[in-house]
Amino acid sequence: MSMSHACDHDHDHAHHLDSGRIAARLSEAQRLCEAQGERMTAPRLRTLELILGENAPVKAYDVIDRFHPDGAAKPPTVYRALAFLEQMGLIHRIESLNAFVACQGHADGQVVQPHAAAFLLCDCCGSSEEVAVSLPEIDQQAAASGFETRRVTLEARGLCKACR
Amino acid sequence: MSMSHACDHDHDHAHHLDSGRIAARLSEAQRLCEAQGERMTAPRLRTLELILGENAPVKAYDVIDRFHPDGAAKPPTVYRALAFLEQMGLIHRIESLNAFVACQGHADGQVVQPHAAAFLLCDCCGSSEEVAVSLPEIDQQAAASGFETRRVTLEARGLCKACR
DNA sequence: GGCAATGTGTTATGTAATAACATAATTGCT
DNA sequence: AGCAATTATGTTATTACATAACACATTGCC
Repeated sequence: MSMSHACDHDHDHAHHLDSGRIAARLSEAQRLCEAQGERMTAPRLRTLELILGENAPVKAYDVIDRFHPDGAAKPPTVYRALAFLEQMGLIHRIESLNAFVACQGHADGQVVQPHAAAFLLCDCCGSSEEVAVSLPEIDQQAAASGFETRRVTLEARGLCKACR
Repeated sequence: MSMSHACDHDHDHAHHLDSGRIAARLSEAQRLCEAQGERMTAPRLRTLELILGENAPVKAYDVIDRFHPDGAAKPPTVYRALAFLEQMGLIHRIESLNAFVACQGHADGQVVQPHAAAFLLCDCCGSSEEVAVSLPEIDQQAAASGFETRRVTLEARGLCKACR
């Protein structure tokens, strides 16, 4: 956690996942990688584990600091794992926070096509909610300009229900 | 300019503004600030000038390096000016590039309400096109979650017409 | 003039990310 | 199994991005 508090209420609503659910998500991720001929190695798994542990976006250096029980990892180890996990669609980078959050498309047995995800990011408690949206207006404007879209970043900053 | 070229064609289509147009935009910005009881000071004006000089997002340290004819500015000077200009709606921060681009709402006599701007960002030539969009789906999802949106970042990365 | 508010200059530091190169593990081939 | 090619990791160093803190200057207002 690392949020600047502009409020006095507690933030317990920003839950952690319990270890059982984390384990389930990790083995599901493992399976998904193998299905695509990619290797889910130890540092990748550890990085994903640390990100799944929060339901708020996690900073790269928080992962680095917590990576080993007895000391920090080297930055490239973690940045490489983050790049891999993002390519696999297991995590998303939150540009406006320089942080990473687990993709919710893989939670609770959901199966979601590769999607342009949008995020509702609470400035108070730091929580993140992923929502799937289509963007007809952007597609239309892009088409009108002859622009070929490869990927879209869509992040709404504000206050979540619990923090309003 | 600071774009990684994945192509061999030229990028002349990423025009610079001529000095006459820049001057017009600067005095328009000056007027706009005064109308709101804010001061358009020398470092703010210089920062805006350097950003208007490109039609692609400009890095903070590019502004810093070019600030004085004979040497760099100190980072806080420029970062403070950038924060001010963004608050005034004269520039936008592009999160996915860590860069800043002039707001097109003030170009060519346009008068635009404060808007959630979206950007079409070319990965090849670095050019930026600002488009105004409404986001009914996001508004809807936010409302459904009880989320109060304060501001939205919407950035499409891809290839512009000239670079496809 | 004198005070409060706002803006700037300056030093130092904090935070985020990658380059480059050496070593190790895995895969596929014969 | 032996070997080469590929992929991944370890490690050191450096680069890029951004702000804290405090001193000084300028402006607006009474």
